[in-house]
Amino acid sequence: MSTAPTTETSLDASCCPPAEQPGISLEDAQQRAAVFKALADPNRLRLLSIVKAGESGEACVCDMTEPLDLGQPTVSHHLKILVEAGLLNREKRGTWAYYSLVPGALDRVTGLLASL
Amino acid sequence: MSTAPTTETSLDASCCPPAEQPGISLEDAQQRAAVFKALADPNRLRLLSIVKAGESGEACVCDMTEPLDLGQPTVSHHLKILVEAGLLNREKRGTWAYYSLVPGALDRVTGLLASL
DNA sequence: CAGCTATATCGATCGATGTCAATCCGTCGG
DNA sequence: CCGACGGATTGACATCGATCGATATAGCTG
Repeated sequence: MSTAPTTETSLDASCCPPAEQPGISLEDAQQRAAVFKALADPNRLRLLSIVKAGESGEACVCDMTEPLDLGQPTVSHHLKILVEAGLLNREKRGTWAYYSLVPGALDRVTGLLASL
Repeated sequence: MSTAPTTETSLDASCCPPAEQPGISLEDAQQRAAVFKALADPNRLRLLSIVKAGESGEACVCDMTEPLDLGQPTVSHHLKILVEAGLLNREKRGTWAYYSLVPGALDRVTGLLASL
C-alpha cells in the first residue's frame, strides 16, 4: 500500500509485540529453502534413492555415474551438495568414497514442511 | 566402469526384468523435483506460511506484498508457481484473489520423500 | 618409483530463475 | 461512462545453477 513505511527498520524494541509479522521469518525461510534446493533436482533425488536402496544403505560414486548417465565430475558435484545440505554422509575407504543417508534427515525435512 | 556398454538403448524387451536400475526412474524424479523446486525459494515458503496462518486458511495478494517486501508482480509470479505445483488454490472473489492451501498437499510432499 | 584408478576441484558455457518497471485486464464506485 | 484499485502478464536484466572437459590429488599395484 501507499501508506506503508517502506523503510521499517525495527524502531520498536520496547514494549508490545511489534508488528506481528505473519508466517515464518526470512532467515528461517532461507535455511529451509536451502534444504529444498538440494532436493530440487531430479538427478539428486535419484542419487538419494540409489543410496537408500544400496547394499548396506550406502553406495560409492562409481555405482552412480552409470545409472544417471552423467559425467563423474557432475555426480561428485551433486553429492557434495547433498552432503552440505545434511542429507548424506561421506566416508572414504581406501580409494572409494561411500555415501549414506544421514539418519533421520528426511524426517527432519518433513518437519520443515509441517511447521510452516 | 570401462566395460559397461555406454549405449544401452534397451535391446531387451522380452523375458527377464531388464537391467534392474537402482532407485527411482528419471521421469518420476523429474516430477518430484518439480514440487521441490516450487518449495526451493525462501519467499515462496513464506507465502505458504502466511496463507496457512491466515484468517480462514486463506490470504489475498495485498496481504502478502508488504511482509515479504517484494513488488506485487513478483508476489503474483511466486503464487502462480505454487498453484501450478499443486500446493495452493486460487479463488477470485470480486476484486480480490484469495489463495489457500490445497488440503493434503504438504502430506503428499512428505510421501514423495518417504517413498524414495 | 611409475603408472593406474577413483574422486575431487576448477573454469567455462549456457539455460533456468528471481526481480522489477511498464502495461494490460476486470471490477467496483462515483 | 470513467477513473481508481487489485491483480496478472510481459519484457528486460542480472544472477544462479547444471553440466562438461581438463586437471589435480590420493591411494593401490606392479
